[in-house]
Amino acid sequence: MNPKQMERFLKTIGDQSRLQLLKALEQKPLCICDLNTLLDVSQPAISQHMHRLKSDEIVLNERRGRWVFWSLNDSHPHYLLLQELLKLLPVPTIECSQEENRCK
Amino acid sequence: MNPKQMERFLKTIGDQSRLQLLKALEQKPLCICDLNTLLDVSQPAISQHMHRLKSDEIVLNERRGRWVFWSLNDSHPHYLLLQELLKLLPVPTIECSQEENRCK
DNA sequence: TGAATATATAAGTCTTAGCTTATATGCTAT
DNA sequence: ATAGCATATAAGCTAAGACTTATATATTCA
Repeated sequence: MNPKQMERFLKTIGDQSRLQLLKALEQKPLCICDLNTLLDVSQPAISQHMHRLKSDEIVLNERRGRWVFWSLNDSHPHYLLLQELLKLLPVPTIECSQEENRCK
Repeated sequence: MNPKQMERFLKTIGDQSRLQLLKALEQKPLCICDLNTLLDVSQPAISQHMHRLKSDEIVLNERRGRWVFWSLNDSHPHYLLLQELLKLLPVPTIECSQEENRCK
């Protein structure tokens, strides 16, 4: 891994919004609308953050009907390192909507 | 540790220049003029990078005569984590000047 | 003291990143 | 098919960051 690649990885996870999103996904897969209750930013902002994380293969996504569920990619080469970092963060409060059994 | 603090830490180490500087210091303490041979940037740029690292207590510095020697702070709370990251980087070529036994 | 060397600081430029609002697309169910 | 909800994309704004050059400060030594 060269310095430029490591910079890219660290910049992707080195954002307080994305860190909180990742921490929330540590518990279970969530859709954008659930993640949206976590941070005080717009829906497009959440979507953009998740796509940034996906472009580095740190998260995976999967459409289920109207919703797209996002999860941590435990096959990422630095998944263990990421876990170490997330351990240091407080567990966020997710207002996970109950309707339609979205949060399986 | 809150998300903002972790963001700060990751942004401080999440720069390809600073990563290479840190990797060089893994070997031994070095002064700005030696570190300057490592990267293709100006002397003030190196100085600014080192002060950014120092402001987060990732490195220490110590003046010895005309030179200021910089070293990794192995007492930093995330020193182990940093070591894990640096392991992934290639060892850089440092043109360490021999004069005056600077590189002890 | 003053020249030479090492480092730090100041100020300005340019790019990137994280947001916003507006709008488009995708899916479901009536 | 169309309304409604979930998500994505586009475009633009603003601030932060990584550099530059110019200059100031610190230290040594003749």
